[in-house]
Amino acid sequence: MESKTNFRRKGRATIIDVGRVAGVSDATVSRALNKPDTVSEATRQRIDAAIIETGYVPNPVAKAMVSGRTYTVGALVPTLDHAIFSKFLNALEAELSTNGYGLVVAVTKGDPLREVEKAKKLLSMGVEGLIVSGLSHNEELVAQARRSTIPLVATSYFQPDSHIPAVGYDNETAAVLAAEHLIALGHEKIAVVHGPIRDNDRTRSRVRALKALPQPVTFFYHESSLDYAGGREAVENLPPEVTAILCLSDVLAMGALFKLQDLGVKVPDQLSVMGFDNMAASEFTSPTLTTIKLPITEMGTRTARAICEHLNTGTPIESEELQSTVVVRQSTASPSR
Amino acid sequence: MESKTNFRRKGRATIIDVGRVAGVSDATVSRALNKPDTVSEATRQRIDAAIIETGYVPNPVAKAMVSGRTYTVGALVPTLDHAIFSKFLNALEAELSTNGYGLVVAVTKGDPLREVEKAKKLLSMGVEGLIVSGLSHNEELVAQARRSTIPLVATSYFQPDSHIPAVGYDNETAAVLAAEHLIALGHEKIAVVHGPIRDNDRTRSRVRALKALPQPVTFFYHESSLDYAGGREAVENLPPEVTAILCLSDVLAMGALFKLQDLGVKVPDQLSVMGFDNMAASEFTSPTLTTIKLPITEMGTRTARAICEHLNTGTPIESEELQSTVVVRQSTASPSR
DNA sequence: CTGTTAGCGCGTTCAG
DNA sequence: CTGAACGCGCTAACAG
Repeated sequence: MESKTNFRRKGRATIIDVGRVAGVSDATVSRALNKPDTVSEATRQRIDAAIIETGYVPNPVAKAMVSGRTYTVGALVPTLDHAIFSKFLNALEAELSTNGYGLVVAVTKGDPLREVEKAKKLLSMGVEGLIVSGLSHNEELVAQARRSTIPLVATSYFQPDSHIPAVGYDNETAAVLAAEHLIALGHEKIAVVHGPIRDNDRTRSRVRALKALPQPVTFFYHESSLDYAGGREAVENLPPEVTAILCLSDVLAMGALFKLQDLGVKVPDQLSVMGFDNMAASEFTSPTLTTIKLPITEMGTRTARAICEHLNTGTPIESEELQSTVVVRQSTASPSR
Repeated sequence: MESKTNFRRKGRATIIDVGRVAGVSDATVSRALNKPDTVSEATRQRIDAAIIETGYVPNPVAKAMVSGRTYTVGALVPTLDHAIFSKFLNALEAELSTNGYGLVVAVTKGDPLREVEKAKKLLSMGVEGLIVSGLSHNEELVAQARRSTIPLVATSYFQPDSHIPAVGYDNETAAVLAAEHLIALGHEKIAVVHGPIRDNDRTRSRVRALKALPQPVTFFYHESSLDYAGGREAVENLPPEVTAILCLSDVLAMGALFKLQDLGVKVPDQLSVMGFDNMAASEFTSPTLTTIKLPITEMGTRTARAICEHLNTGTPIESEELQSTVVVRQSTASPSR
């Protein structure tokens, strides 16, 4: 090897080079770039010329070095390949962007260890803020963030007593909302289909809330994989006395719906199906899907706004509770018996 | 204001501080951190102690400054809120991550101006590589990248004569593949439903390929919005003589399928429906959806690998063509008439 | 094994 | 209006 200096960054021009060909000092070039009106028209033009001649392009790292700012925030999500997170990130990015911040994403695959690892990576990349999904009280992660003095905000999960600020909805309330809709319709035996409980605090608290509900109704819990196949499979194992299926995710609900169509079971005439999320598709299935609308987009926007404001002005980040609502569509009705 | 120095980065400890309390020089601290075995056991321990005492955490920007590396790459996508892009990014991130790189994403909303703007932003954040979706030959973007000497790679769209390296599939071939499947089944009047042509070179070339096909079959083109509603709407405006619908996106196909279910039209008995993408759901709808499987995940992996390799070793990035395949499922059959 | 000396590229005083 | 000098935090030489 020629030298340890990596092969990239071969002689990129610096302001010094520009200054040299323009016949001025680097300081003047810097000024011409940042406060053009403090430089004489003449030299400014020579500098402009020199810039294109040298092909100068500012070094962002050096800039960050002196300003102490990188204008990037990092987000940790379980996966990108799921509508709910990508929708969230989409809104997040939009708002960050309008505030001049960039978004770095890292995928945890729901693994706490990986989460810490990725968080470190993000911090070592210089993010000024960290967004995590759920209240994964991972000690080390929180410690890391605190030591780096960078703000940490949790999403998807609002809880008043959280020790880190959270922008999200109350999963328990949302679950109860869903159950109440079905109960109001007269259902008393309801199958509850949910994804893996482990490592998913959101699912966990939804189930917990349901279990805490007063007695008139009976829930039959079924855990399956969090995908369409899981929804289909749940239908195959349905307790016969059930008159409604509450899926704790639209993906599950759609999987269930599809399976029921295969079986020729009429929804909602013979069985009601309810989802959770309000994914784009749920408005268009046949029948259209009654579901819980989670404030995902708003969550992205609000999270970004809170972080940016904090970064810009020092305003502390405060937890915000966003509301979920029931969206009544065609897939639920009163039980027929 | 107290001082121009922003309120953040208040006295974060530096290696100098650590050195001071440990009674050594900053260089030694640096060594203890990076090449522990070149430092005596004793001082290393004092340094470790000093580190936790001072709460020192390394400044990534300074590190990047001297190494000249940021280990981040940027990706420009039209939106995050669409399965195909998030699936791509998911794979991309995974592979980048295993190679020690981070991913910065920026959303263009399909707007070329915004794309340039975002590209600039990414460059000004210090990304070492740029990934764009489609062969958006935006002059300025390409020029920007070239000047910054950072590699640019296009995805989703393979074309041998591209002037920037592309990792993707051939949209024309894929479209022909789809048509051939339907033709082989005996369809001669086929509705082609696609999203907006404008600003989407992928859709454009799919349509172009279809139009170039020899005559035995007749295509009826219908442009609609690229969402479930668009698919439903397309069905409402279906030419009566058509025996199959080829949707240039699974979202459209599912929208169409749902509408047909509403109308009580049997698929594939009365009408065949074919999609394009192979989204997760298409394997589970009722009937399951025949579609074109696009190599999205592989595209993410390969793109990441190519970029990392280039960044690490200087290997030039070469275009790669990935193959699409027909996935035959239940939604297509020979026409009944 | 450890300290000293140089920068990395840029912004920002402070003098001219 | 412009230049010289310094510092951001860290790593890489080179001495000792």
